[in-house]
Amino acid sequence: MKLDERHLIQLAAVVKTGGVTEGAALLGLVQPAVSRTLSMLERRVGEPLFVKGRRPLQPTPLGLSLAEHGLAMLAASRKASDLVESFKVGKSGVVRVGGTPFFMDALIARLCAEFQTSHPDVRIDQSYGYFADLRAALRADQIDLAICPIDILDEGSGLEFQQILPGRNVVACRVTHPLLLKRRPQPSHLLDYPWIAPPPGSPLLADLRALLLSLGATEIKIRYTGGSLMSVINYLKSADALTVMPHSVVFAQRKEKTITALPVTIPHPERALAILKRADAPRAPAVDQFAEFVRLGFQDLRHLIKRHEESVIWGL
Amino acid sequence: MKLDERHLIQLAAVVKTGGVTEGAALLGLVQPAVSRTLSMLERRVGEPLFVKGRRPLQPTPLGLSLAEHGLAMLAASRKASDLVESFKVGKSGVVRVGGTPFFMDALIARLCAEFQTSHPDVRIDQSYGYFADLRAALRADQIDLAICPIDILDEGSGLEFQQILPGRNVVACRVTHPLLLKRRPQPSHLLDYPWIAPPPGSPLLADLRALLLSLGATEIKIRYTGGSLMSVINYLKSADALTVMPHSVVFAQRKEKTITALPVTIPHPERALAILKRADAPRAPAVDQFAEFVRLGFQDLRHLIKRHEESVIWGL
DNA sequence: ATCCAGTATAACGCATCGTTATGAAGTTAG
DNA sequence: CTAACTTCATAACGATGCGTTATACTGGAT
Repeated sequence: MKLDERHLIQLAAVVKTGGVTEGAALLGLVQPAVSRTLSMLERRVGEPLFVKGRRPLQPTPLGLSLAEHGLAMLAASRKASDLVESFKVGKSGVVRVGGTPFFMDALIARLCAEFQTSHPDVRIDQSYGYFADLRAALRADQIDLAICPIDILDEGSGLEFQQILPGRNVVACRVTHPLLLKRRPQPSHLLDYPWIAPPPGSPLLADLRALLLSLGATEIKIRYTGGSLMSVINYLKSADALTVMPHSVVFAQRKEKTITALPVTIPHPERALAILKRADAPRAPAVDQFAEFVRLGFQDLRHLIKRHEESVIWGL
Repeated sequence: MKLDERHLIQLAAVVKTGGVTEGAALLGLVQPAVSRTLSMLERRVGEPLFVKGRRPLQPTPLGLSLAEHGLAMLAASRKASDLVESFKVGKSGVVRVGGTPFFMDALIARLCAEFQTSHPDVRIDQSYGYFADLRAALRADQIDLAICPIDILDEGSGLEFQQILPGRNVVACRVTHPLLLKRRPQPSHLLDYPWIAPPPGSPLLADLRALLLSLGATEIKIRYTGGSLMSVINYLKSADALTVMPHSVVFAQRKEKTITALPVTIPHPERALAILKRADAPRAPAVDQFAEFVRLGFQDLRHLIKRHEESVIWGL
């Protein structure tokens, strides 16, 4: 006995409202259509669904039971419609965002939480990676957005990107670090302290290498490595170690007053922190809304970060 | 955004099975039909439901969410179909059965339980009444079956009835009643004991009146009334009282060895215990199955009851 | 590079849907 | 008890969309 789902929904509407006319109105239909549907349904089922010659309409037990199932379908249909609506305006869906570990931990996680106060039904899947991985993941449609530093020269092939911050890296240390006491620290002093190596594969590590080698270090003295941002900060808090970090990460920690940056410039290619998307692929509206939210969030922070950089690094 | 429920079900089938062809097969359809449905759905929703250029087919988050709702509908549809099937063979539904109180309590309740060992999804709504009420209830479609004694002469108008037992009433008492010790009890002795009046409106009460008046009692000595069968039996157990009961009820209690019947014949019109149905109205299959179950149950009991009657009342 | 399985597209017949118009039945009020 | 009203059932019609077969296409495997 195969039953048309639409018929059951109409039955449910009629039983729920207690009348063919009202039931039809509930579904945006007209009475004769529903009336005919009920006749058909009754004929196909072969059993009466309503007791005849009674007004108001009274369903038989079978009619009532079938109507319950119809109601389940009606509810599911309504939910599906609502889902589509909210998806199309970016109020539901999934945002898969990948990015460089320190930056995600320090800045993006917080933004995710803020985003979801206005978009509670959007799920965010975060993952970590560096530019090459992220680009590949974007191309393979494993993530919707990447947030990472890119060399200004790189023109993404088929990738669209929006700059959100300058991508400057700095030398980070705890606020009580002895080097901060010197009026004019010599770059060579940097070699007197232990170093934390940023994650392998990161631009941070490359910059660290370049920096130390430029100072004449024949060999890099690494005392700690492998930890994510929280580990690195906790390590820094308890030792006079140094490491390389995006300036924005140091900025994000300013309120804690535990770490800061040395007034030292690391020579590295000009970079920008950017949001990368695939240019061609269609994106879920929630993805665009999230990207825009992030962009605006950093727009607000931009001058603060700029000021912080000037005061800390350049000592202005 | 109004979505066709059938489309969502097809989407669910495709996502569930992981392929258009298999999904179509699951629904008893053909691949191009489902393929077209998906295209339409995608166009109407305005968002991709599957990631393009991937095999095996991989749904987008939106597609997956919609498919879940479709799955709910598919499940409801399946359940509805099953419900109709089981209803049509009498394996589900509701049986509303009314009957005379003592007979229902003593014999029918047990049969209801037995019936449901083979028909667990059939609900039984029991109610009490006497012939006139029951007939009215049948006509008003408030009950599906009535089980009660009817005068053999009464030809039900528009009612179909099947006799299941002879409807003889007897004088009941406890097994230790003194009258049982007399070899040949005089009818007048009946007036020496207190009586329990059966429920008002019952044939039992009418028979009691007729019996006592025929014995010359100017006034009937009632000491207890108003109780249902369980009360009456418990009263009888504790006193040398007498009352009128259907013989079949006494029979049903034989195993308890607490009450029995006096070898006294009550003069009353010939009656039969019968199952009454409306002849015209369509009945749920479960109703017919239950009626048949009751009929067969009493067919098995008939000769036992007959033997019991002969031995107890006639002392054969 | 070729084959194969699975998917999209096309064209057609038909069931059924939704519509308006109208008749029938049940309910309520006087 | 009749009259008026409401509600449901039926009829006819145009149109949408379904399911079907046939066929072209695309991604993945050998």
